[in-house]
Parts: sequence; C-alpha cells; structure tokens
Amino acid sequence: MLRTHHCAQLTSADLGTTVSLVGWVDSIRDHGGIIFVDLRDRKGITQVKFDSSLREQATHLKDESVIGITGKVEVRPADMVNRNLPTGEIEVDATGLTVHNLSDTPPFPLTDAGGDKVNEDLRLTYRYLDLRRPKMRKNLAVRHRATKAVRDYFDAQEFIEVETPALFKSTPEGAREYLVPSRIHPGQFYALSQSPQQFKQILMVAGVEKYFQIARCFRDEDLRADRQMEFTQVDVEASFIDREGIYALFEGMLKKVWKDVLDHDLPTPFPRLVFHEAMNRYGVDKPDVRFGLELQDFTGLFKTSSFKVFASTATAGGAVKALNAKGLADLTQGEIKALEEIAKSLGARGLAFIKVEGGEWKSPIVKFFSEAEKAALTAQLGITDGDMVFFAAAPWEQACAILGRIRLEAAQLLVKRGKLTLRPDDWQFLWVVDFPLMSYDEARGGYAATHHPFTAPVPEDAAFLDSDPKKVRGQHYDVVLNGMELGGGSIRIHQPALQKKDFEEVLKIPADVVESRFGYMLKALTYGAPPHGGIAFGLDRMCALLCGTTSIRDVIAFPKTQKGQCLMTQSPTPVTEKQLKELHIRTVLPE
RNA sequence: GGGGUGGUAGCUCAGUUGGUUAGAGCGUCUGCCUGUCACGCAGAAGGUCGCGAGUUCGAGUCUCGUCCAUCCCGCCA
Repeated sequence: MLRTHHCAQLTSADLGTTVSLVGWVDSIRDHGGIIFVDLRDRKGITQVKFDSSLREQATHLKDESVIGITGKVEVRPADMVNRNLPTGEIEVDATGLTVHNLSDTPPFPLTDAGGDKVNEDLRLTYRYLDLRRPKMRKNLAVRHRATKAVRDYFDAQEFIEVETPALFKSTPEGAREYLVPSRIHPGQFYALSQSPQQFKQILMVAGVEKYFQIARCFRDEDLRADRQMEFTQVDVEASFIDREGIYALFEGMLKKVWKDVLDHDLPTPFPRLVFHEAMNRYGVDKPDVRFGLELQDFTGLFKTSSFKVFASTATAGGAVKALNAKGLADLTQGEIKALEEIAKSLGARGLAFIKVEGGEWKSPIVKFFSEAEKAALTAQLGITDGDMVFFAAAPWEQACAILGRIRLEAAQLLVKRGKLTLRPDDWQFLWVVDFPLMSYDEARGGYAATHHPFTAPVPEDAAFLDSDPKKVRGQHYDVVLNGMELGGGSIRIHQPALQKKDFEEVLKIPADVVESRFGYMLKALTYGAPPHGGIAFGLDRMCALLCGTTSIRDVIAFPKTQKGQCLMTQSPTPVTEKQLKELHIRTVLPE
C-alpha cells in the first residue's frame, strides 16, 4: 500500500498514528538540522518533518519530485500551527522516505499567482505542469461537476443520452468543416460533425422524445478566446414541446448547475428580450445587461436637421443613434482615436462625439445642432457635466452594431477608471427571442437562414414566407449571460412540405442539391415526424463563466493555440507518403 | 485575409537620445542554519536581446521582412 491517508486528511485526532503518504514535493524548507517538506496530492498539503537520519537524504529532494513517506503523526507546538492549512495542526515525523521520481526544475512557477503571469504558450507546452496549479485543478473539477449536474438533471427529467456519429457527411452550408478522407472510397470524404443537429431531429422521428448528449463538435473556423476548433456542446432535443417548454426546461438545468457547482440560487424565469429591442437598446444580439449605457434613437429628431450627415442618413431610411458614456469626458485623444478606429472597422465613416466639460459641449459637430436638437439630446440622454456622447448614423443594424461595440468599450474604459464595476458573479441571464428567420445576404444576393434552415417560423408570420421573408420571425431563442452567447435553439420544422419549400424557394438551394444533401431528412419527416424543438449550448463557455475566466482554454485540459496547434504534442504534423497514398490524397502546398 | 499588443537570464520584467562589460526580483546551484510554512543569511552561475536582412564607425534600441503567442475584425447555418 503506497498510502494510508491523503494529504488533507490528518488531524490532531490521528496523533501517534503511523501513516504513509505519497505525493509531490510542494516546497522544501531546509533549516540544516531540520527540514520541512510540504507534501501535496490532489486533496491537499501535509507538512512532513525530517530531523532524523533521513535528513541527509531529504536535502537532495527537489520541488515537484514524487516521494512516499512513512512516519508518525505529531501535533505541532501551539505557536507553530499553520492556520492557513486544514492540516496545519499536525505534521508527520518521517521515518521512511522513498523517492519515486526526482523532478527536474519546472520551467515556470506552479503557483496560481506565478503561473497566471506566465506566457500561455509556455503553459500549453508544459500543460501537465500547468494543470498541477491549484486554479487549473479547480477548473477541471468545476467542469466535471457542471457536466455531472447536466447529466443528472436530464436523467431526472427522463431524457436519455444518445451518442451520434462524429464522422458525418459533408454539408458545405454554414461553418467550414474538417474533412476526413475515406480509404475505402477513393476520393470521397466524411466531415467531422459540426453539431448533432440532423441526427437529433432524426432521433425525434425515431420516437426517442427526449434526447440529450454531451457532444464533441468540430468547426474549421478561426479560433478565439471563446472558440476552439473542437468544443463540447450540451445538445438537447424534445418532442411535443413548445418554446415555453424549452425555456422552463433549460432554466431548470442552469438553476441546478449553478446550485450544484457554486451553491448559488439563480432566479428564474429569465427575462426575455426580443431581437429588435436588444439591437435598439444594446446594439448587439447578446447584450451584457449588467450595466446601462443604453443606446437612444434620434432618427426622427435629425430628419430635418441642418447637420447633413445625420439628416441624409435619417431620410434615406437609416438610423441615427447615440449613447451617453456617462462620466467619460476625461477620455484621452488616444482613447477617442482607438474608439474611432473600432467604429471604422465596423464600417462607420467616423465617430461623432460630444464631450461635456465645464458646462460646455466640446465637439466638432455641435455647431450644426439647433437649440431644439440640443435640448432633445440633453433630455433623452440625460446629459450632465463630465459626460461623453457618441453618435452613429448608418443603416439601422449597422448603426446599432457600431454603438453596441462602443458601449462595450466605454464600459471597459469606465472599469479602468474605477467608475464601473462588472462583477463576473453578477449572473444576468436572459433569453433573446423573435430573431428574423432569414437575413438577406448582400454578397450572395439571396436569403440565408439566420440560425439554421430547420428553424420553424413563428406561426402568425408564416404567411410572409413568400411575400416578404425578412419579416418572418423564427421560433428561435438564444440564452445569453453577461454578453456571452451561451446557447441557442429553436422549434423545428416537422412538416416535410414546409421544410422543402424553405430549402428550395426561400433559401434558393437547387432541388437536386437539396435532395443529395437533405433528402434523407425530408424523407424521414414524411414518416410521422412529431413536432419537436431543442437547444444546444457551449459547455466550455459555461464552465469558463463558472470559473470566472473569459477564455475557454482555461477549462479545456488540452486546448489548441489560436493557430490551431497543440504545443505539447506538436500537432499538426506532416504525414508519410505511404499514409497519403493509402488515403488517395496528394498535397499541394501554397507558394 | 486584416488590425492591436507582446517576444531581453529558467520565469516575470526594466533597459534613457543608437554608445564601455545588458540589469532587477523570483527561481536554480554552493555553503551555513533544529521550528519553518513565500523560512532566513552569505556567495555563485546563468543572455544567439524570437529569427533574417538593412541603415550606421557602432543596433536590445532605428527600418524592412518573417515566425510565435495573445486580443479583436472578417469568419463561426
């Protein structure tokens, strides 16, 4: 037996007991005649004392070595108790020492504070060391508990977990896929599943009624702090359910996860915001509602303005929107410039602003405003001294998006100045609903599904499918937490005729393509498909939020870098000619 | 594909206007130390300044290119 106890177990009640512990050397304090070693395992730390004949051997230990010790539990002298350790009342007087593995000096400090500062590429190269840090071990545990809470919840609701294939067929709509060459079928490919969407709908046709899966998904798109090439989705689908049913089901799940993981009681139901209002007030479809700084609309006011830039936009069907960044009149030239650059990157021609200082409006555009316009702005935006007002004049959605982004930047600038606090544990969940079913894709010159082509229209809007598709709202919903899209889903189309019409007449996918790509699905719908709907959400993102981090890399054991590499295993790599030949593949490298 | 930030000792960083031998803290190593728990004290070692060109009498510092990490835009039905 390598150990009798773990390193967080012993107390003064164990006085005099002979015990064996194994673990990693967390730190060594060598006093010459006496050596203290903090021994660490996954449960905690116990101080081991070497002052016998073992002292000489112990001087050769190094941090992070794996050792086993045998010894007698002693109670520490009263003034030597370490109140910071659960085992701080005792220590083990070592009488036996086995060095299982002497460690090289780690390339970076394995403490929470020290490791957080280290460049992430180093942490990823030595991920097995990074994961020894208490914070990372805690993150792994949080992920486990969250995942378990999800499974327990759906199990209790009589859902069953069904596995679906990772190797799917290629469907070039939507996200770029990872292709997998078929050895048996030369020149043909599978695609790694972007999500189990189609299989879960088929499972509804199969009569499963209540399905869920913790599913790995793959998308060959550029990576971000909240996006990895492979990620984990909690995928749910149910028959005979409507939107209200989904909201209640999902709120129940989140309530349980927050309770089980954080012992926090989430208030439900979550507020709901229709898409149009989310855009109007926050300039984004995933608003962070922990702070105000809401957008205001002045399109009407400026229709007749002598300020041509605003007036022409307003009369041409665009929108003029403004945002009062309260208390940000002290922005530096550089900060204003940076905001302008952001606005420009979203297609704005500039970023008009009013700086309110010393009772005066300092702005290059204010000379064009009439007294009535100034009064209206003051009233609606609540302008007082020390404020900074930003404007956007553009087509409605773009104007909203520009100020939506400026709103987030302004919040960060306020946080930087200590004028705003954004607590990560201020859990502001909400549903965003009533998305447009279709959006017009300028580049392609046609309509594209906002969510995916299986989303059912809101029944009372279905009549507009032919006449004015962009007016049709989809039965789609997103669940948003503090500016992050946690997940989304919809009630699906279950009538084959409507689904076919959607593909062919609205999305304008040629009939033969529809048949080859979705034929099996349309056929399945003809055999008594029940009304159904579901939701999918990012487990990685949820765990990141539960852990108080914004990067999902912190809750994935072995994540990839922004260039898609695993720095620890050095993948991807070239493969042998033999492998390529077997797969009937020839590579053509870029110039 | 584009923009921002960063790359100097094992780690985190400083490095002035281009100018002698590139510094600090932590870590490492050696010695001392029987009550520490971020132990302490004394000493030492440790650098292709990401890489490659260029300008210059002289480049960590300026210019160009390139690689890597990260944040963002595009992209992510």
